[in-house]
Amino acid sequence: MKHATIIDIAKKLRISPSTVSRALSNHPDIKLETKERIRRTAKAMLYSPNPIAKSLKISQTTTIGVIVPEIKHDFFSSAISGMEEVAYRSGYTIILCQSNENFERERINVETMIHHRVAGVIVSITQQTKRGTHFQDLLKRKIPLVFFDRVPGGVRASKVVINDYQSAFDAVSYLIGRGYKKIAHFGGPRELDICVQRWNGYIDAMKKQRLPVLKEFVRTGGLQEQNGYLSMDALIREHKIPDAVFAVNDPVAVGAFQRIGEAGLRIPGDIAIMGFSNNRITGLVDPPLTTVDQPSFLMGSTAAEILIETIEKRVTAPKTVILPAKLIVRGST
Amino acid sequence: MKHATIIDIAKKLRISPSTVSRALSNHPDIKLETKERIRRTAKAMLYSPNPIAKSLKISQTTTIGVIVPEIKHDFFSSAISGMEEVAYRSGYTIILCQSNENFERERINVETMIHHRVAGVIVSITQQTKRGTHFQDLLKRKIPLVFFDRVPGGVRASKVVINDYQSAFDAVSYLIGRGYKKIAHFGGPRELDICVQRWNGYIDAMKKQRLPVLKEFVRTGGLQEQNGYLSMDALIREHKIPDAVFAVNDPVAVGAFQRIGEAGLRIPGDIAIMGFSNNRITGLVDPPLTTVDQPSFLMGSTAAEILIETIEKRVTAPKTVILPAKLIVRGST
DNA sequence: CACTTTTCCGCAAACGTTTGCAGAAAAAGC
DNA sequence: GCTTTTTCTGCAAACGTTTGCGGAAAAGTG
Repeated sequence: MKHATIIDIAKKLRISPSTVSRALSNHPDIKLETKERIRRTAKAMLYSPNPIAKSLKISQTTTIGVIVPEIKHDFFSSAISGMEEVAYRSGYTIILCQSNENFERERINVETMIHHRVAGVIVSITQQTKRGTHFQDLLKRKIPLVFFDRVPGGVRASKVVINDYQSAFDAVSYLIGRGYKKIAHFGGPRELDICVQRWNGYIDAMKKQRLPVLKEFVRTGGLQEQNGYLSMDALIREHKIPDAVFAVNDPVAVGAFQRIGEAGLRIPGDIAIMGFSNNRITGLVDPPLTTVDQPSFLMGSTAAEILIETIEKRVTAPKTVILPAKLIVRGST
Repeated sequence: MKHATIIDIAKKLRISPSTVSRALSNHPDIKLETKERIRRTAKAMLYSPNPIAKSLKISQTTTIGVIVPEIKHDFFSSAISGMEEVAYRSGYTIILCQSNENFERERINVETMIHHRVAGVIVSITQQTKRGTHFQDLLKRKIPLVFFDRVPGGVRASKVVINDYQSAFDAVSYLIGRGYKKIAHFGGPRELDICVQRWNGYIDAMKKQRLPVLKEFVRTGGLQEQNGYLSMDALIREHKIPDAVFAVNDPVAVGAFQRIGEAGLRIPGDIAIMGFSNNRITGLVDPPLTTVDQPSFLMGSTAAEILIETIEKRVTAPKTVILPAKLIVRGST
C-alpha cells in the first residue's frame, strides 16, 4: 500500500520524471497531448503528490500555523473554525498551538512554526506578551503574519480587529442613555491593546457626558471569569455598589454576574451589567446579558483570507481590517 | 537569515555530515568527545533539525492529525485542548480539520492526513458516518488511529469513551428516584453509537422501574440546540407534556430549555430537564442544568497519550479506555 | 537544401536528512 | 612484528520533488 510517485508514472510511460512533474503543474513546455497522457495515468495510479518532498525542495509548506491563548475559549474556537473553513477551501491545512496565556510558551510555539516551515501564521497574543521580538523572527524570515483580536504594539504585520474604542464608547454611552450614572469598569491587563482601547472608550464616554470617573469603580484584572467575580466581590465588600458594570469581556461579565446573584442583588434592578464579545453563554443566562457582538468566526476567516492572499500574491504591505461590532441589547441593562 | 544545516556544522568542523547526524541522535558509534564537540557547535550555530527533510527520509512525520465534527463545540474544543497539551509535551504538533458533520468532508480530511504523512490520527466521527471504509485506508497504511467519544462500529482501532449506557441508565434512574414518571427522551441519530447507548440506558432504566416507555415521548433528531427546541415544540403543540426530559446532550437540553421557558412553563416545577456532557453553559443558565459530566479535556489528553504510545512503542493491539462520567445534580431536576 | 528558430523533453543537481557499508586507525592478541 | 579485533568516521545512495540548462527533433525561412 505505497503511494505512487512521479517516478512510478515516469517509468510506466517511459519518460522522465521531470516531464511528469512539469505536466502535472501545467508547464507550457509540455505538449498538450503528453500532458493528457500523463494526467490520465496519474489519475489511474491514484497518484497524489508528496507534499513533504515538495516542501523540502521549495522550502515552503502549504500549512498555516495558528497560535491562540486558549483553544477552548468560545471566541477562539469559533475563530479557529473560521480559519479552518477558508484554509480548507484554499487547500491549506492548519497546525494549531495554544500558548496557555504563557509568554514563554508563545515564544516556543513561534519557533515550532518556523521549524515546520509554515507558509504563514495567525496569532492572538497572550495577556503576558509585552515584547514582540519573537514575531520579528518570523518577519526576518519573510513568513507572513496576521494578528487578530489581541494584537501587539510595534510589530509590522496585518491585523484583524474590531474598533474596540468605538464599540466601548458606544456601549457605555448606551448605558448612560439608559440613565445609569455610577458606571464601573472591570478592565483587563494594560498590556493588551484591546483592553486599553475599551478602557479609553469607557473613560471618554463618561467624560463626554460629564460623569465622574471614580477611581474605586475602575478595576483591572485578568480576562477570566474569576477576575470578574473578584472585582465584584471587592466592590461589594467595600460597600461601593455601582449602578452598572461595563466588563472588558464576557467571562468577566459572567463572573460579576455570579457574584451579584450570590449577593442577592437583582440584575438590572440593582446593578446592570454589560459584557463584550457575545459569547454563546450571554444569551442563555437569566437575565440574558447585554454585550457587544464580536464576529469571531468572521474574524478568523478574514484573518485566514488575508494571510493566504499575502502568501500567494506576495503582497507585503501590512493591512488592517476593522470589522463591525454591534451592540446587542438584552435584559441585563 | 537561513537555517543552519547539518552540512554547515560538518563543514565548520571539517567532518562528514553523517557523523554530525549520528552525533546529534546519540548514536553509539560516535566517540563521546566528538559528540560533545558537535553538540556545542550545533548549539552555537542555533542549529535546529529540519523536520521536513527528516520526514521525507523516514517517510513519517511528528505531527498528529485531529478530525472533529465541529471545532467550536464546547466538548470538542476542550478535548482538542487536552490533545494539544500532551502533544506539546511529547514534541508533536497537531494538524486540525473539521468535518462539519459532513461525511464526504470527513473522507477528504482523512485523505489530507494521509497525504501529510501524519504519524497518527484522532477522530470523532460525523453524525452521518455509517461506514468506516475511509478509516481502513489508515489502517492499511499502518497509521495508528484513535477514536474518542463518537466511535464507529467495525473499525479495529483504539477508543476513548465513557460508559454511555451506564451513565444514561444512572441518570434516568435518578430522575425516577426523584419521583418523575413521564420521562421523555430526546435522542440523537441512531447511527451514532453513543446515541444508541444512551437511548438503551434510558429504556432499561424505565423498564427496570416498570415505567411505560411512551412512543410519543421518545424522539430522535440531531445533536444541535435547534433539535431540542423542535422536539420540545412538537410535544407542546401536541399537548403531551412530560414530567421530565432526558436529553442526549447539552445543546439539545438547552434547546428544550429555551422552548420550555418560552411556553411559560417552569423548570423543574412543570418539566425537569437533564442534559449530558456538562458543557460550560449548563452551570450558568437559570436554573442550572443537571447533567452528566463528560471529562472532555481528559478524553482528549488520553486519546493523545494512547496514540503517541502506539506510534512510539509500536503497540498494535487496539485498546479501549472507558473514562468515568459523573452525574452532576443541579437545579433543573 | 542549408540555415535559424521553435517546440518539446531529459539530465542532473538540489533541498536536508538518515543509514548500510566500507574502510582507516587504534587497540588487542599472539 | 604481524595478524585479528574493535572503535570510529566517511562515502554515497536514498526519500520525492523542482528546475536550470542543454540539446534533439520539428518547423519555419530564404
